[in-house]
Amino acid sequence: MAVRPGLTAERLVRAGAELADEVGFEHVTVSELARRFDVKVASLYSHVRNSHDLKTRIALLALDELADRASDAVAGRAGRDALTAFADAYRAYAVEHPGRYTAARFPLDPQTAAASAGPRHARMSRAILRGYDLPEPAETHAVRLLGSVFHGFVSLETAGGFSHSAPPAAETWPWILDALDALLRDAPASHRPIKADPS
Amino acid sequence: MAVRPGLTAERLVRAGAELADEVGFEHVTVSELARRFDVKVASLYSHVRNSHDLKTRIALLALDELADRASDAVAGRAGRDALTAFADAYRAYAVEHPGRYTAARFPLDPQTAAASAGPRHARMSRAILRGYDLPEPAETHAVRLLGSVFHGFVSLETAGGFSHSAPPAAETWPWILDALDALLRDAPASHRPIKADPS
DNA sequence: TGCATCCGCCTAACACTTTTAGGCAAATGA
DNA sequence: TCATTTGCCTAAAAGTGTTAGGCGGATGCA
Repeated sequence: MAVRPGLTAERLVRAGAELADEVGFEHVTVSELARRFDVKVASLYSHVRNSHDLKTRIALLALDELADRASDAVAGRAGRDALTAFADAYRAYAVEHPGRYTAARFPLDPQTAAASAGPRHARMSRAILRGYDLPEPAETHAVRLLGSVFHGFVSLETAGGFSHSAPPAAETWPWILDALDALLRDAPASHRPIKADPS
Repeated sequence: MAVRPGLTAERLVRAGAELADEVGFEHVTVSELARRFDVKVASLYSHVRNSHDLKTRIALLALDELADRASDAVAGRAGRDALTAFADAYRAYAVEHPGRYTAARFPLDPQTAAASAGPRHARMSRAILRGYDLPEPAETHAVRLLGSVFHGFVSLETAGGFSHSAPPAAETWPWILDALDALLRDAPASHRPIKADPS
């Protein structure tokens, strides 16, 4: 009543991201956000089109932050160092910001995805892999392998998938990075294409 | 009015799984399920505790089906054949049943998880890896690597993450399996643990 | 066959989230 | 100072989740 909260799309999105980290992205709700700003729900609809729009914006924020972190981590490094730094940045972000990390996986429509930091992620992967000197299409395959391993590991870890057996996930992570590095160094030699010959 | 629908927890869960494949697991709703059975919403609550319970049961069904498929695929195979069959079964299930596959990732409380087919999956991974003769703890690391790669790839693929660039994901998949096989065969030799020495 | 019980689905009601339409008052700027 | 814009409001409707309690047909027993 006295002072207006001063809502803004940016402030809402930022608060939404924090909310996601606290309660999980799937529980981010327009109502809860309004509650946190001590404002009526309908007021948010002047700044955000709808719930889906809000989630999309949180996703874009997360993708941006993640790309920034990864970019900082990789700067000035190459080869195995770059790979490790990239991977660690990725995993650290997911551990520190599980809600945002989930948000980064929110399905975006093609145009939004193209305008997001998604392509930056892909370019960074490629830049790192350039140090391994893979011929196409192996480099593309490798980009996808890295994406799969990082995302797979991190999402299984944050879902608690590794927490009920020894050794701790923190020990598996460097082992995997080591293995990936070795794999990529030897990839050209070891790559024998699989024939899908039905007869 | 005339004939009772004959609701059952099992029938609800099975219909819920189909619904998940049609509209996505996140859009599976008690109301929609009631609509499909032409029954009032409250009626479902005699058979299922609540929405969370329903989703949990769908998750358990999916985990079971997936384990059955993987088990069938692996039967009678070993080494690289087993690895490929296992991985293909995994990916095929996700492609055919995207909603169920997502359901299989639904977070379960520890007791439910322990009673689920989750442990079966882990045992199958281990059984396959036995063919590669890895020393502990490498075998555990490798179990996690396989889980990460398979889950990561499949979830990125079904999210459309690979659909906007060439070559098609179907070509990357065998490349990755090939790489994993090579990696596991050489793993003992190439494994140089990473020192996390802070001083 | 008749009766009591139980089970399965129902109605009713409440709480919560999402979304739209329209209003009022504070901030802005000429 | 006043007109306009902006920002948050009230009101209301639709959808989902959940609980409480009721009714009638099916079932079991004498």
